[in-house]
Amino acid sequence: MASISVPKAGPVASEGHDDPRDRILSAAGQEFAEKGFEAATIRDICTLATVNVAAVNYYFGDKHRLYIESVRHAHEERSQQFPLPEWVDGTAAVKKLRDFVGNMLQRMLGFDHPPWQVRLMLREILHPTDACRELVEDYIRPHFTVLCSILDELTDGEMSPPEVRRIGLSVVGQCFLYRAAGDVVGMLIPSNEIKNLHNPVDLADYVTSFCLAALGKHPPLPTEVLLNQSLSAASGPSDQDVKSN
Amino acid sequence: MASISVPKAGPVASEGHDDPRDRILSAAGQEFAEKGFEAATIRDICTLATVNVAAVNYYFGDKHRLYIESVRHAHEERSQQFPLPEWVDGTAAVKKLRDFVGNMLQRMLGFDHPPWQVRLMLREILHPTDACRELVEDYIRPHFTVLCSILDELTDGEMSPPEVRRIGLSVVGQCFLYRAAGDVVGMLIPSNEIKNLHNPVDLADYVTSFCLAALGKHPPLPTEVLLNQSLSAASGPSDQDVKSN
DNA sequence: AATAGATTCAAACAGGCGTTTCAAACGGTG
DNA sequence: CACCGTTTGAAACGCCTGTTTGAATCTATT
Repeated sequence: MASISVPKAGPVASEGHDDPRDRILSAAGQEFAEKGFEAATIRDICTLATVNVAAVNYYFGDKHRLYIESVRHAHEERSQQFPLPEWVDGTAAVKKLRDFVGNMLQRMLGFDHPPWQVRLMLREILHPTDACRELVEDYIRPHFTVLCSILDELTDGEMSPPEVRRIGLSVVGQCFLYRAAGDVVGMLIPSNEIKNLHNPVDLADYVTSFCLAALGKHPPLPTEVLLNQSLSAASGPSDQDVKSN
Repeated sequence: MASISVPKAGPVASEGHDDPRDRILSAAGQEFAEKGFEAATIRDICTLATVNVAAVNYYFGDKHRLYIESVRHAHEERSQQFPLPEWVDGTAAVKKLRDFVGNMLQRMLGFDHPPWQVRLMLREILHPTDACRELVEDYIRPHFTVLCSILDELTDGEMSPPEVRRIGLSVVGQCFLYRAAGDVVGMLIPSNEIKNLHNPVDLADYVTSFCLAALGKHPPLPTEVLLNQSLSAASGPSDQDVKSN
């Protein structure tokens, strides 16, 4: 009686970018990213997607399955937007590390303000639900494995895999703080200092140098990158990187 | 008509540890920490506190003011439980750094599983609401300032304050990852490795060494602490720190 | 004991939530 | 055009939420 062959997971056409299913997925991602699973309402999502409330039930069954799908949608989109860097054979491990960190920071912090895909994934990392395992296996672990292999290459196998993983977490942690606790960091650090020292590009240089110095592959920190940049940052707002204000 | 001198912020007796106001505050903290502001319900909180639903309105006015108060309550309690270390004059900066990191990790990760106070504060850090500014000024900034002064002392003033702050964020970030993204870390790292390398005590040694090595105040990393511990960690679960299971 | 205020309680309120219903509109096929 | 499965639409269904009510109970002072 009730089972009249509902499409559930795959309606007739789902290729176009403006079909209702995609619109719902995108709207749901934004709302879930902004407000979280509980606070986001199906009515708001459907208003944003300009579809009827019944459409969610029609295409996804219920709110929970819509959430799962929107997390998957988010990390698939983000993987395409920022694929892992690929290096030609013989690329120095130091350069690989710098590239990797730069890529990770741009993926986390974004050029402009962070897209909803990243914020939705962050929510899932901080308070995991059913969608988390897939996110880890398909998105996070591959990236982390690449980082560890770079670090292994960098130290010529001097460290055991567990030690390499711990170094890897140190690298990730330094970047992760800015994404997860960015608002608090913004309260702790003067705003002009944020622009000068804590932007994606300079951060990538700094985190890489910090890690290399700790591994003894570089001079200790208060030289190089740090000193150069401090010249423009130590005496108030620098005009070097600021547009015009 | 409606204003018949309601107690709002201070009932007759609020010193005892088992008066209703404190019970509500404690129950609310646990529920908010577990489920977040939206998903936690006043009915559940009152059931846990063994008071009537009307008590929240009577003592706190509404749900939002209860939340604000419970965040304040949480960070005040946590400040008393883990006060900043105090050092006698002449204590080596290296020891101060190790003490500070150890203190921070114990406060973040806890001896046993993390108390609700920390998880509630973490929620506020990740998705700030009105309660965040007070949390930052009264709890986070004082700790961060101490860390920066230690790092400044450690480097004999070679670095500008902005640079010191950036190093400070690197130290905090490495610890913060385990608290904020602990579940994901647990999925990335084998569980026996977690016990051996990623427990509060060993992590404090490691993060301190990592930072000191980066600053050139220590030999590079793959020596010292790391090598010693890897001997017991490289060949399966070590019995050194495990009780009996 | 009587009184007055502070505190508790069960019950109800209006509103918003996720979900369902069922009829109308659509769009290709015979 | 008539047909039929697919998709949309407005309205409604329970249910649960935060909040309020007004009477009952407690507590301490007179």
